[in-house]
Amino acid sequence: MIRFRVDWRSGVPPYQQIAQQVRQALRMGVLDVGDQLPSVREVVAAAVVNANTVLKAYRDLEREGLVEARAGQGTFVRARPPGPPPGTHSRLGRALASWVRQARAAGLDDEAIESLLRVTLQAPAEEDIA
Amino acid sequence: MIRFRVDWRSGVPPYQQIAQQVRQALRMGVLDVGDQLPSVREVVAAAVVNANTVLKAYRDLEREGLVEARAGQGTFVRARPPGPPPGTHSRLGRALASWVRQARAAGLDDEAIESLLRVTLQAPAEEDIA
Amino acid sequence: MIRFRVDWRSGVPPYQQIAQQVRQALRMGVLDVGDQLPSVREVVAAAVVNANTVLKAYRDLEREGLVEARAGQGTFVRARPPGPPPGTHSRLGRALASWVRQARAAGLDDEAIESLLRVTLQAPAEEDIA
Amino acid sequence: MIRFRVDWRSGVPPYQQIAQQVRQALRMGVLDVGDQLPSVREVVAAAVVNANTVLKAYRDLEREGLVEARAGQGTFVRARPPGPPPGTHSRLGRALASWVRQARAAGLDDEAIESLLRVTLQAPAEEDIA
DNA sequence: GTGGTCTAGACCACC
DNA sequence: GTGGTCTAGACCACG
Repeated sequence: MIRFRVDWRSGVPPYQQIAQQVRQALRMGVLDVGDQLPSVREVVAAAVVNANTVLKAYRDLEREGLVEARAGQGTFVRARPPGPPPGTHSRLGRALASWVRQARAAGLDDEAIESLLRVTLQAPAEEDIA
Repeated sequence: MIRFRVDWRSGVPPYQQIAQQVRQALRMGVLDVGDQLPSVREVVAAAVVNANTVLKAYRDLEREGLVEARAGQGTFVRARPPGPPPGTHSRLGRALASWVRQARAAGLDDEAIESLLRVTLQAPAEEDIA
Repeated sequence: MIRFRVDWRSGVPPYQQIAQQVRQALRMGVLDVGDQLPSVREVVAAAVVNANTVLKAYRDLEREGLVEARAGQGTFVRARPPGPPPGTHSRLGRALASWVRQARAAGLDDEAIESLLRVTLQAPAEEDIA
Repeated sequence: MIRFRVDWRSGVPPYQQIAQQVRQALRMGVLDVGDQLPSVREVVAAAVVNANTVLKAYRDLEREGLVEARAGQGTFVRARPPGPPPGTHSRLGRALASWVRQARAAGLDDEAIESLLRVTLQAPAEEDIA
């Protein structure tokens, strides 16, 4: 069963973090169509978030068509988000894990690693800021 | 001169984004001790943020000891954050850029890529967050 | 419940005055670990300051590790500042109060008294300031 | 010759600190009627302040009638501020110095000592806040 | 011109 | 209700 993690220092709203983690689980194949999401109560017990926060995350996922709430039963996965199949993510994930090991060995902490990715992502595309 | 980018969709407070970008510039060697940061007013003109937002970012950096504001003169870099030297970051950055190219070619968008990194980073350490 | 006083003539920024008063209350034992600080809105109602001013004071205290803000609940004391226990401050406070009475009887106003302390404090250490 | 000290972390405007120190020197008898204040240039050389800052302090003292600027010659003490004679300040200063030694021996730093005085000063008079 | 502070008011996330 | 963030604009101290 998927377990959520909330990083309170990141500034990112917890409900977005939870929704994000569901999407990622779908992309990775950890969750698949038909699977049941943990109940709000379970999440509240496991993570340190409020019930409303979990509800908001699930409602967002429902609006995107990824999950479906069945009254009295729970919330279930309805579709996978667009994008490559889980196998692709796994393969790329292994390559990335290898790079992460090197970065950590060189002394980079998580913040530095995430910063480096952010810079790398926006490096080639020099237009969209809004 | 460093130029800031604010991603309004990310949910991360703009002042944290700005501070983060200064830290990263220091890690990458784009900024070094003694360098002057763009004045608050220059940042306001270039990016679409309010003066107080920039001030807040600079204040945070000052409390961390990374920069120093000299009244009437500007804000200057005082020290580099702990961690490996710029060269290390550059080398790792090139390897990461190569991986990012593969991921994009495989159909992953930026959100999927960032999610994958987040999962990878927290994979080995399975403790709590609180 | 602690009540804040802001001296607008002193030139000291109100947010620093508020933070100072919390620190002093901690040193004196008026506030202790676990206690709740007045909510930002309560302070705004009682004193004549703006919400952001209070927030700034609380933020500074939070960065020092003295207090902790819990979203939706309030701000709570997390630790006592380093230094002698409250009893020591009380004892010294009584001796100081006695001296203050003498000084006032001799015709010194508060400004003269504070000036005298400042001179006394920096008397033995005659180095620079920077 | 009087030497000025500016505490940049206190938040009190430097020009006020300088004026304050002149007033205190007058109360203590370190400066007396007819004495010459250090020239702006000398102060700028000795302390780390700007000439305009010193000028502003001297102008304030002139408005109060304490000093007098003589064109081409310098700034001279014109009168002593109201209050008890220097001898009284010296006597009280010695008693205060003794108390300060005790406070420091007990582990109080300067910030704690100043805070304690501020609390003591405003303790009996519970009215004037603005 | 520089940075810094304060006010006023709006909006958000969370409980 | 709580704290947190952002904006807008004014004012101050300093160089």
